[in-house]
Amino acid sequence: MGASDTRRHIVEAADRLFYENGFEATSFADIAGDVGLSRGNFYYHFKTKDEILDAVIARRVSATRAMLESWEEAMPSPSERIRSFANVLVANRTKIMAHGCPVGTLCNELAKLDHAARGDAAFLFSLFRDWLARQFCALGREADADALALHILMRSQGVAALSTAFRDEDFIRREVADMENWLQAQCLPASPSDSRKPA
Amino acid sequence: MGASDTRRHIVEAADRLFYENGFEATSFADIAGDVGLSRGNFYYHFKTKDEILDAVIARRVSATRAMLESWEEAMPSPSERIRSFANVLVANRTKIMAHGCPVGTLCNELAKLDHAARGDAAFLFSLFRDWLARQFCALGREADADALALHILMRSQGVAALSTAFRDEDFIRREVADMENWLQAQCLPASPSDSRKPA
DNA sequence: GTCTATACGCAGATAGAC
DNA sequence: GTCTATCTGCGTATAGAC
Repeated sequence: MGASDTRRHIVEAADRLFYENGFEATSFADIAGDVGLSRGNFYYHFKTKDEILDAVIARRVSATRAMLESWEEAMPSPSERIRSFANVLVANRTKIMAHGCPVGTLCNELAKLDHAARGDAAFLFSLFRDWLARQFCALGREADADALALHILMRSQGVAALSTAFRDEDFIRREVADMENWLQAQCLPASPSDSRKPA
Repeated sequence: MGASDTRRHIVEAADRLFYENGFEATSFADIAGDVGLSRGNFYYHFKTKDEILDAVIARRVSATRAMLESWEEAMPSPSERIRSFANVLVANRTKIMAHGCPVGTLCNELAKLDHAARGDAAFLFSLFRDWLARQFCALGREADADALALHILMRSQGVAALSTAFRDEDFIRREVADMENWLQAQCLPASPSDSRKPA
């Protein structure tokens, strides 16, 4: 097994442990133990904990881009693609109820630590935001595409946060269904008194 | 200054530091230094870090109850009270953009740490949930009061989470305005095709 | 590239003087 | 009630043998 394989294993383990237990609570020993490496050898691959964090974020950026692209390829309809986004909450409900949203919780933790990588983590949100905005543009909502994207992204974060607190699967399904209803209303021609879209 | 004053100062400092920097990232030395105590004396008041956490959560429970009661006393209209809840996001926008929602971020951190006080922190959410549900009951929505309460609580969490990532004040104001519009729609008699409320 | 051994600081926690 | 001194363990990080 070459060095690049070992490095990849380290980043995969760190990614999972940062998500499940948090960045700060995860030690070098935890990651090394998970991969089956000695702590000493660990430093051959990564000099500091921040370097691992950067690698984990880069990995998540790649994975997110790949996921968003696969949805675009698999589905011709923008509203269907946005529904895929919302339904990630249902698909990943067990992990979300246990550890929250990987992006949101990392951003929160790095904000509190006032960590240099705070902006890099927030960039993960931008990937979703821009992708969602493009889907709303394709639905003919060029004027408020970004606001609509932020709105549904906000909802997914809210659902994830409360899921972790109450661990209520029904709540997730109900709110995702409500997001789908909201989405459908966005596809209809807006009436002047409609309060369903964000201003 | 008596022991109970010192204890109160410790809990106040810990409350602020847990919020701003996180529970795990805050050390005994940080709290002691903030209060102006030696670490040794600190242990006269609290034996373990978990004891301080319990005291901080108890303090937050009291403060939350007092705030919710003051809203009920100050405002006769339930919808006005719920608007007060939503507008906390605007009033506290600076702190929220820096450190997130005190309740949501604590619940997330304790969930990742698999901490014993996880449920106690989630109880803070229950205070808001039950209070909001009572307001919706007063608005004549007995049948789905709890779902409506969870829905607006979910929105406030989503806004807080994205605020911390993007630090966008306009986003907060826009989403709070949208919450107020949604709330107003809840007060009207529901039409059969209305998709604005959670199912 | 992987290991063992180790440095160093800070964390939580305790003992005992005043 | 407050202090200083100290213990123990674990955190990140390094040096150097194999």
